[in-house]
Amino acid sequence: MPKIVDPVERRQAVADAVLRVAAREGLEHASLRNVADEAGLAIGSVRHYFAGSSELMIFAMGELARRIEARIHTHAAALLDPAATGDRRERTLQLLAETLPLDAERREEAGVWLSFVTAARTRPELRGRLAKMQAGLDELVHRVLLETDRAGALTPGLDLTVETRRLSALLDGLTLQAVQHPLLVGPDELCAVLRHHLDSLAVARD
Amino acid sequence: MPKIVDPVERRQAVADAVLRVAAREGLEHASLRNVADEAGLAIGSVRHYFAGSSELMIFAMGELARRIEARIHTHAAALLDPAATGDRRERTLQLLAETLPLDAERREEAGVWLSFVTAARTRPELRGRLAKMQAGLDELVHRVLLETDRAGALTPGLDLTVETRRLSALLDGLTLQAVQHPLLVGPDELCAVLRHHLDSLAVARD
DNA sequence: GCCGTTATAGCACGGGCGGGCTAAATTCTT
DNA sequence: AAGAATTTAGCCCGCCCGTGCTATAACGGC
Repeated sequence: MPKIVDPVERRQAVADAVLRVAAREGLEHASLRNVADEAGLAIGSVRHYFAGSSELMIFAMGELARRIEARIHTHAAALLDPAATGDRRERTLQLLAETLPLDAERREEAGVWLSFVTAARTRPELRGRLAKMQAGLDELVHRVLLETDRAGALTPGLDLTVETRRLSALLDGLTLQAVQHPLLVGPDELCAVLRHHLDSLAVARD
Repeated sequence: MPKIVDPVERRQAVADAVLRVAAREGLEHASLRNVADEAGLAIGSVRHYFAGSSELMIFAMGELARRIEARIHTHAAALLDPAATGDRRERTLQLLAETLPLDAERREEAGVWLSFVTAARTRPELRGRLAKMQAGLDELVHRVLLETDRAGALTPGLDLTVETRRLSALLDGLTLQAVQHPLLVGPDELCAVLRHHLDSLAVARD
């Protein structure tokens, strides 16, 4: 048998190269040639693991989504599930803040993700993963609100469907603005707006 | 002297073709050739009015921005300036709702605009117009909140800086989600979320 | 040591791209 | 009628693209 290479690992390495090129030069420059160069491979090698550029893009998008979801769900598990220590309000804030681009690395990730979102508008093959991502985020937000409500920390009588959409859209919008104008909309302001929004949903605690 | 052609009009017609191609096939397909075809011109003609593709893109982006701003400011003048008729709350809602993609046409516009936003991440020459657009929207939101406050219709003690960012981000996020999932996030839900947000800022009335 | 399998490498083709450049058509002024 | 200015048209070059395809290299089982 041949050279020992873990094909899964290789595919991830190539997808990584896609994301690096997309972050640095834009998704439109993530061609097979550029990606192969970035990964230190020949173009033929890349094509050995991916049938074509379309499959590569779908996979790379999936990898990015997986990475983002993994980071969030790690915090979700740590902060949401156990009857953990610390202020519930503070924990909720930290969990949702994890979806925001609070540092340069996550801002880059968000920028590349936005590229995929934009590309999906005219490339149906990307829409599946996109919908899954958005559904996951919506569900997370919904669960957070539900939990908060169950703990009696939410203003009574709120329509959770509307509140979920509102909070989810707020997170998306903050992310979009932070990607567009990192200097104008910095981490502090992102957190302040999110904190203020959560406060506005909470029952008064004096 | 030569054939009589209004160069301003021509440039707008070509920019229009750019926007149509971008809406239909994505900004990456808005090449000089495709745009010339779409406009019913030869490639040489297009290049007579624009020095290169970069200039064309900047101009097209500017045209789109101008169009969006014009629509909003028309409503802004009609709904904000005069001590007009009708419920103040309702007028405010309608003004801000004008920034949302409530129908297919505006959804397309927003999608193309999102393409430019994404492109600007790796093309500095587009950032100028982008920043201007965002600043204009922020200022509009700020002014609306100021006016509402001046009329005494706002919960006292609000931090208008934070509220401006929050509302502006909410509008951006709603737009983004409506572009991504037009079926899931329809016009009714957009309006409902916006109305609810404005209500949450208002003093109780009854 | 040999072979089959798999990884790596990359040539070659057709096509789209931006842009330098030339040439023709058009139309107002003289 | 002649000529100058402007618009329209598009050839041609070099570059990058994806992909079909072939050739070589690496390595484990026999």
